Amino acid sequence: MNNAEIAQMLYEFAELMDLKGDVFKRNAYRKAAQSVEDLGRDVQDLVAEGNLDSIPGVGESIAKKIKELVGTGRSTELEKLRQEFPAGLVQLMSVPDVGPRSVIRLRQELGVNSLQELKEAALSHRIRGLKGFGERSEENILKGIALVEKQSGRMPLGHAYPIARDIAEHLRMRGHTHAVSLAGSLRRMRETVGDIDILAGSDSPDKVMDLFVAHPQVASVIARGGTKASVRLADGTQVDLRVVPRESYGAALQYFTGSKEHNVKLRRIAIQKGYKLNEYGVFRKDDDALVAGSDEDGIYRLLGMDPMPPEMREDRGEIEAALEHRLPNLVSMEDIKGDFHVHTSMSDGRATMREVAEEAERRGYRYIGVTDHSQSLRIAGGLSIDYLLASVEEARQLSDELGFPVLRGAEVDILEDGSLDYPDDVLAQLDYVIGSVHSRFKMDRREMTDRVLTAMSNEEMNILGHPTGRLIGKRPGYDIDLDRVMDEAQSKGVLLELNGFPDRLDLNDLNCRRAKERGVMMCIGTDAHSLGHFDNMELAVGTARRAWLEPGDILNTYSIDRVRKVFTRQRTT
DNA sequence: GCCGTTTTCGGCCCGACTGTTTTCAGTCG
Repeated sequence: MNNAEIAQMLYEFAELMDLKGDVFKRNAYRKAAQSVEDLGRDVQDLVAEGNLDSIPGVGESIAKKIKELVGTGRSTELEKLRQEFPAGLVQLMSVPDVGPRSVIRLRQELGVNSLQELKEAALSHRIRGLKGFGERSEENILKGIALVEKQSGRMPLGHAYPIARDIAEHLRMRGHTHAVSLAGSLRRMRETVGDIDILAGSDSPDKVMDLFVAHPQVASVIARGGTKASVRLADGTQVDLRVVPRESYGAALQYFTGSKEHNVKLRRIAIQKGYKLNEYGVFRKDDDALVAGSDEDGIYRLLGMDPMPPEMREDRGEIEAALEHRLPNLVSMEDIKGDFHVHTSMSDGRATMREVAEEAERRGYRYIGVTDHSQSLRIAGGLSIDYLLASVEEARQLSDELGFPVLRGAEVDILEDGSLDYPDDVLAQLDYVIGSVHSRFKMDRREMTDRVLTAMSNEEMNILGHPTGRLIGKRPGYDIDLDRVMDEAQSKGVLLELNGFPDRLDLNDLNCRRAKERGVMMCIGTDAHSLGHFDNMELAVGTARRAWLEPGDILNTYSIDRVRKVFTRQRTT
């Protein structure tokens, strides 16, 4: 059992404590889970050393549970709690505006134990009769359920990606394969994925299948045949593996990557050109001879197209562009020189400014921007003016000492009236300013748009952070006129953020593409709250690629000198 | 359940907002 799995169990404990009505225990379990996640070492080793209490937030009781988990892979205590609170009850808390207290009352007074039962209770107007609930609450609950249902079955890319990579690596390392790749919507970097698809090329498929089902995270085998197997992981994720021989690897990869719409169009083109395309290769119509199939690029070339990155394959014009040899040169991880949205331990991040800077350097960046929360966001440790200004000096000294530019920015709240959460003369002392909305999400469209436009008219604001505020599967974005925001961004030279936090990916692919078409410059921020979150950059770059963004469209590809010039120019025009 | 310049019990980042009330509980970040 690895750290991530142990952390997952501790998070589940935390949710169950919520249902028990004990927020302190919830917090204790959450803190322990976070510590385990962040731990630079293997928890199993600490168990062996008898050193579990060196983990912050882990005391006697949690240590005991971790030992049991590591030793047996199970927790009797957790299983008891699961009996008491069925999974459906935990899911109820994922409905916006429904928290633990409501869940407990809905269960006690209406016998609601699942999403379906909650829906029925709302539709039959049984909720509005409860003390403290009314007509409005009932409507909000129904809206919330619709959102949860829409997302059900699909998980955020950021959740699936590390799991998928781990399994692919597991297959790769043991031999028996000559190639392993992620496929499906995961390979296309869609913001949510329904399941994980993995393709392996091998001449001994049986051995690969054995390896696959033996992966430590596999909880049950759903199906297993000669070339395809499906399993369910402990967390409920379904993973499909397909194994094909070398000569059809490219065709299989193309086919299993999709999208469906892209493939349909591609097959139609193949027919026009006198071929047949399927997952085994491209075949000549006349004599059924295999003419392409071992490598993916060869399939596109044979059909008269430039090979295209998986992220583009949504039938959004990429086939036409490939036929006319005018595919964009998409931004890639190698182009990224820095990150502009990172929280430090001064506010609600977990790493210090120094640790952040060192991590950035280690990852091959050329600079880093740190952006803590502003004073109004007290719960997230928003910085007072004094602290903020002191940290400006700290960033300067750190830059000198490391010989690595650390930009001092801030993620400043856009207040209800559109003003920014620090006075202009304070903002002017920062290297740059991200303005973000963190409150009053339910304003109507005109109010919210005016609020954001007012903020953007402040010359100190360089970047609009997570412009729609949506949380994938949890909360829709606030109601805002993005066309007007983009026009304003273009004319004022304000950058729009592509926030790479797994739940956010905001702006999303389609809106990023709209922004590019309108001549708006984008800026990627991972919104990292710990060093591990630097990995979010891959999700953001994947989203940028889905939006057809090129290096020139993204500030993070610029040198530090050009970045500084952009920020300075914005503030003097 | 954890933790200790408030130290072995009694706190645990807390303020704004919403929808329900007529003074507040629950949710969110």
